This record gives sequence, structure tokens and C-alpha cells, in this order.
Amino acid sequence: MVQETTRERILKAARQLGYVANGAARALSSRVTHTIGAVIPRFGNSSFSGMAQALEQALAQAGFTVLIAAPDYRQSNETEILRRILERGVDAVALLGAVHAPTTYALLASHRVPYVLMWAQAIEGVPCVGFDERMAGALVVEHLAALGHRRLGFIGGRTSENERARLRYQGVVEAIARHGMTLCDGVVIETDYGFREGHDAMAQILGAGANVTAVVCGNDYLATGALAACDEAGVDVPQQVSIASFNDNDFAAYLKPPLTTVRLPIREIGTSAATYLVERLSGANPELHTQLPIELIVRRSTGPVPSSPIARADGQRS
Amino acid sequence: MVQETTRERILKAARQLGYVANGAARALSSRVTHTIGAVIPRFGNSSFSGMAQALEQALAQAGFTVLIAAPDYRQSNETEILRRILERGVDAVALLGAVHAPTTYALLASHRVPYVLMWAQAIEGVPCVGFDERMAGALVVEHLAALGHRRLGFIGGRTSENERARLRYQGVVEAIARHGMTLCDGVVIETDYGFREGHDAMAQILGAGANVTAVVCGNDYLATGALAACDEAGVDVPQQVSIASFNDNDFAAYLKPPLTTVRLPIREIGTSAATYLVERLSGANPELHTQLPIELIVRRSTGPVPSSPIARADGQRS
DNA sequence: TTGTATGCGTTATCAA
DNA sequence: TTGATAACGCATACAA
Repeated sequence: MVQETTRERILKAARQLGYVANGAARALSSRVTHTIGAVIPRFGNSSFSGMAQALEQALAQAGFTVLIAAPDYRQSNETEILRRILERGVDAVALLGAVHAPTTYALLASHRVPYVLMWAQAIEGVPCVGFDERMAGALVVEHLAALGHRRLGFIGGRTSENERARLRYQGVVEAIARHGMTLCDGVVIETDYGFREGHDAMAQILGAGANVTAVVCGNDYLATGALAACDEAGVDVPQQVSIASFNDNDFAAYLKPPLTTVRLPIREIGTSAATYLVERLSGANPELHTQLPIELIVRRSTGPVPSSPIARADGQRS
Repeated sequence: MVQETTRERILKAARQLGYVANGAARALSSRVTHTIGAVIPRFGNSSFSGMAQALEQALAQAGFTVLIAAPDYRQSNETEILRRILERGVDAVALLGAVHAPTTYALLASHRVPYVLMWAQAIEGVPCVGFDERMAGALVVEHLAALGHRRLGFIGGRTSENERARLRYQGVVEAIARHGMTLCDGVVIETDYGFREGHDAMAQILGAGANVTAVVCGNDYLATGALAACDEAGVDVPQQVSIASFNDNDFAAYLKPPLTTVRLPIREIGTSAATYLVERLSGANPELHTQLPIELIVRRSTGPVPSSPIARADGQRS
């Protein structure tokens, strides 16, 4: 409600004087911060980093800044962390996963702040965005079944601490049962997601001469480490054992690739969460694509069951 | 200045009522936000993610939250991004790299906000934390020289856009000259940091039958891709060609490893920057460890010059 | 120890 | 259009 020329003049002057608006005052008065809080376990060297990046990117385009906290499962008092973020002043919050303390939900509710759970399965009345982890597990197994594999091993995340690892594992187990396959005793290893962990787990499987024709890895960190262990042990993939994995990231694709990969829409989670929150804050009551599509990618499929498996049927178990 | 029991009582009541302090008002009044702004190119799937994570972790421990912006070199108006972060209210700022627009420095100065440049070489009067990129380059080359290599290739980041890639490349080039080695014509490839990019570059080198015994990769994304290309082409590493790299991340360590790796203190940059800012904000005038130590790591060194190089001296150039 | 007033820099409202 | 003024919620200083 001011002349365009005047407007220009003022803005220019402000810029020259190095004027920077005081967001605290603005927030205090307008009750809007244009900031979104994000709480994720970590964003360095993990599957979450791509998601967080996508979230930030989409939010930035809509004019929002991201206040990020990555407790890395340490002093796991998530509620305290959330409180600090809320104190700091955010218009909305994005959390990771569906499993949160009641106090966290209570804080969210009492504060009346819009929020979204990322990488979470659908929950009644809670805005979630994720994908079907169990179906992801099933897709991998079904492909292996189609190739003729019967006896599988599994290296995955810790199911007791990690809902995603748990669901993924469940999907694998269920599919194995459906197809009359065997998840071999002692060849199911739970560990932290990491290169070294995948390496050590696979080395253990190889060292024990487990009687499996394929090993399913819970994510591509593990798969990458597993491939390295095979290489070290002189075990040919996939001639002697197949490795299947879930492609949270991209790096596994440029190595000696796993036989089967399910590409998981990790980045899409971030983008989708951002879109939801932005619309939500603009007054709309948007829907949320709780189940993002997932996709089976078969790279360099080199045939069915290994011709010379790493151990015979009488092989020891670890 | 209140009785402990009363204090407890009040705090408990506040918690029960779901009271969350209003940071905007607090900030407006106290002029302190306990928030640090960070501007880095990206934090998803890149060398920066570990650094950003370390920064966040160290800051969180000191009671600070991180406001992060990752423009990903897009609408590269860094000054605008910085302005938005300053508007939002931060006690200090951490930027990446030493190359910034004058307007950025002007904004920093006029706003009188403490700041630190991460992953930056020492600049007069500017708080920087980083390491000697050129020495990193030199270390790799010197190791290759000691092994008897004479003719090298290089796959690196874009030197025109990336000061770090530029310095690293300079270090390599200078060391090559010092040791009377040759950086072979047409086997110097600049590309984006990425798996695919490394793969494609190495494939190009192999396809051209370049006359080199070792290829230096600018980071481990490139190296990982390069190793995949060698594998695909049936070229044995390091029997036919050596791959050397800089270990920004960790994943290269659990693959068929490069001959030589310089571990770069990326995470330490984040930690160090955080420590500096926290001390600085507590009123101290701390020193900054501008040059973090770097370390040569030789993994599975399998001997000197390849016995059957990928091309003879009369090999074509790309 | 406790209460009370003032100011922080904006936005929003209302009157001119 | 423009100016003046009252919140916004907390911290600080000062008085009781």
C-alpha cells in the first residue's frame, strides 16, 4: 500500500545500511518463525542424510529454514530435545519414525504444533510419511525365490532398537515362510548399520561355512561391507553366494553390485514431508502420501542359485 | 535465589502444564538465541555430512541448536541465505570454505556476528579451520612415488568451482613435478564428486588405454566409482593399475581398497569449529587450529608398479 | 526473597 | 496513505 518507487527506494536504503530484520521480534509479534524443526537420529554417513537434505531443500524453496537436531541415539531423551526445539520457536516439526515417548506426543499436542513423522508406517490419526518396509523385505525375498534360492542368511539392523529394521526383517521372514524357504539357523545377524559391521558379519558367516546360497543385507552399508568380506575371503559373488540388499543410499550401485536391490524412496520421504508441512502451514488440510512406492531393481542378475555354494548341505553353522 | 524445594515445585508444575518458554521473547529480551547458523553446500551423501554431524553434536552438547541451510550450489546467492539465517536470529555462523562474496563478508561484519569458516585454508584475520589440502595431495603422490610409479592419471572435482578440489589438485601437481613424475596428458579428468562420475571417468581412462600405472582420485566417491569401473572392465587393482584416494568418508575402506589413502580430518573440522564458536560466545578469544593434522593410511599395499599395466608406453591417450 | 516496571523490535490496529 | 500505540513474552533492574 505504498508506491512502487518508494518501496524500491526504502528497500535499497535498507540494504545499504545493512539492515537485517530481527526475527525474534518478528516472531514474538507475528507468532510465525518460518522455521521447521527436524529431529532425526543422525545425518552424517547414514541413510537419513539424503532424507534430511531433501527435506531442507524442499523447505528452503518454500521459504523455510530448518532447525536440526541429531541426537544420534545418545542421551536419547527425545522429549527434551523436542522441547528445546519448540522453545527455540518453530512453526512445525518433523520427527523420524513412529516410535516416540508418550511425553513426546504430549508435548506435541499441548504445544499444538503441526508435525509429521518421517519414515514411519501409517498410524491412526497421525501424519506419517514412509513406505511399506515389510513389502520391501518381501520383494527382495521373492526375487531370490524366483531365482531358485532356498536357504538364506540375513544381516540386518538391531530389531530391538530400530522399528525400521524390525519391519524390514519381518517382511523378509514372512516372505521366506510364504515361499517355503529357510532362514538358516545362526545365519541371522543383527548389528549396527555400518561398513565394518557388514564386513564382520559376513566374515563370520563365511568363516562358519554356513549353508546358504544368498545373504540378504538390511541396508547397503551392510551389503557393501559384506561384499568386501566376500572379496577378502575369495568368495565370488554371485557365483558362490548372492548378496541382496536394500538401497537406502546409492553407493552400493557402483560397486560389484548386489544381485537384487530394492530402491527405497528415502529422499522422497523428505520431500513429501516438507510439502505436507508447507501446505499444512498455509492453512490447508493436506493429505499425506503415507505409502510411497518402492521399486525392485535387479542389477547384473547373473543367474539363479550359485553353482558352487560356499558350503555344502553338511556345512557347519555359526 | 529461591529455595530448592520451591524451585523443584515450580519446575515440576511447569512441566506438567506443558509450559515451553517462548524463545522469541527470550531472544528479543536477552539478545541471545543459543542457536548457530550453518551454511554448507549440502549434507546429504557428501563429504560434508560427517562434518555437519560433528558440528551439530558438539554444539548440542554445549546447549546450542543448529539452524542449517544447504543450498547445494543452486540459487547460489549465499548472501541472501546468510541474511535469512541472521534474520532468524543466531548467535554465530559457520560457513563452508574460504571463498565468499564480498557482500557475504560485509553482512557478517555489519551484523557483528561471530563466525568461522570450515574446511578453509588460513586467511589473514579470519577464523578458519581446515587442513592443508595441498599437503594431502602431496602425501598421496609421494607414496606412489616411493612405490615406483612414474605416470599418473587424476580424477578430481571441478577446480573452477571448488576451492578444495583446486588446492588438492595443486598439491598433486606440485608433488608430481617435485618427484619428476608425469601427470599424463588427457588422463586428467574433472567431474562432479560422485560414484557414477568416478565410474564414468575411470571407464573413459581405461577405454582410451591410457599409459598410466596409477590413478589418483580426488575423493573416495570418485575412487569407489573408479574401482567399480576397473572391476567391470576386468582390470585388476592394483596388479594392473593402482588407485589412490583421499578418504573424506569411510566407505572406501571397506571395499577393494585403494592402494593409498589420505584420511582427511573432516569430522574434526566440525568439532573444532563448534568448540571455537562456543568458547568465542562464552566471552573468550580462543585460538583456532587452522591446520588439522592429516594422516597417510596405506591399506593393503600390494607392491610397487603394476606388473602388467593397462597400457604400454605407446598406448593411446584419451 | 518477592513484586513491579520497563524495554527488546516487530506487527497489527486504529485514528487521522 | 501515514502516524501513533498497544501487544507479543521474557529478562533485567530496582524497589519493597
